Amino acid sequence: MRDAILNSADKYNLLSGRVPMMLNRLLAQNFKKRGIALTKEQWSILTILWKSDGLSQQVLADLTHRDKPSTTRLIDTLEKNKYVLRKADKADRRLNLIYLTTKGRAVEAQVLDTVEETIETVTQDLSMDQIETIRIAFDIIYTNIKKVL
Amino acid sequence: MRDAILNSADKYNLLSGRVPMMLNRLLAQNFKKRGIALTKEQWSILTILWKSDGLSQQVLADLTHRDKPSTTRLIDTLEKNKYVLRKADKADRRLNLIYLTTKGRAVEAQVLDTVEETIETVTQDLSMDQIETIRIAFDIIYTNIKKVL
DNA sequence: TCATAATAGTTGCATAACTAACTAATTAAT
DNA sequence: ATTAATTAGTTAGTTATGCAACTATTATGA
Repeated sequence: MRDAILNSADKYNLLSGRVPMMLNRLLAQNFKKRGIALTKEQWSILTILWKSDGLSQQVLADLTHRDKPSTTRLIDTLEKNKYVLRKADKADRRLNLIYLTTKGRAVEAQVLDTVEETIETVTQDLSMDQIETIRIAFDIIYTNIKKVL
Repeated sequence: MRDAILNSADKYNLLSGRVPMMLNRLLAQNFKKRGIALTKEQWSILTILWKSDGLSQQVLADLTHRDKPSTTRLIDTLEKNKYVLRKADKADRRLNLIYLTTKGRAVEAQVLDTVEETIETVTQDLSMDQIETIRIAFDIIYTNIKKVL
């Protein structure tokens, strides 16, 4: 019985999203400190585009594990703030292809720095083994959820 | 250099909140499946009250790591849906003491069951050691963030 | 080919987070 | 004792999530 080592407070901590909520707060604070006007969610979209520009909203939704409406609105905001722009696909007019603007490309280096700094802060006092275990465990948890969702 | 074992995708997975987002979705689905009309956030408040009824909003905000406005609105919703009710403190009229209703007490058992089920699902294929490592690591991460936030 | 199904994206509705600015009540300090 | 500072809670504004229902476009298939 694997619950044996998790008391009710542990279960609460695991499911309540306490740590992710504070992680979000820290990342937001670090972005702000460096004058980066992006949310974690906007960053998650840009991260994809920095590697592969011109994807459709549906593909971005899949890659960031969001539904379509959430993605539509994230891109609304990113477009409003001039980080990306929508171009209708010539071959399939249902598709909006999302392209980085100059501004969208320009923030990459600074964002990566901030992500580094944040990772460094939160993983302080964790051993390499512990980090590696988290990494593996997160993948397993992800797979477990995918199976039933 | 602890970053050495985390490539950029790992950092993304850790900070982006992908797993917590899906965890939230799973818990919401499990609640719904059992006819429990509660969100994870509402549950986090009720969990405190089930152990210690009649706390102030500020105390609930601190215990659930939220700011006051978020807590106000969570309790608005919980009150609207008859899970809790506000009573002004007689001694200090600034305080709203939050009390569970009969309905708020009645859902506890079923919610705990659902939380168990969800934990069971997401920790499948994880060893006791891995779970224990996550538990410890989350505490360390929590402490690290608290220090700088 | 022409009706039906599937796909991409948007809009509406409800919940929730954070910041900033505000009111009301209590405590502290001169 | 009266003013100033602190504390509790609320309201307003912005961003984000999810579900359901909708439009437009493309693909399928009878």
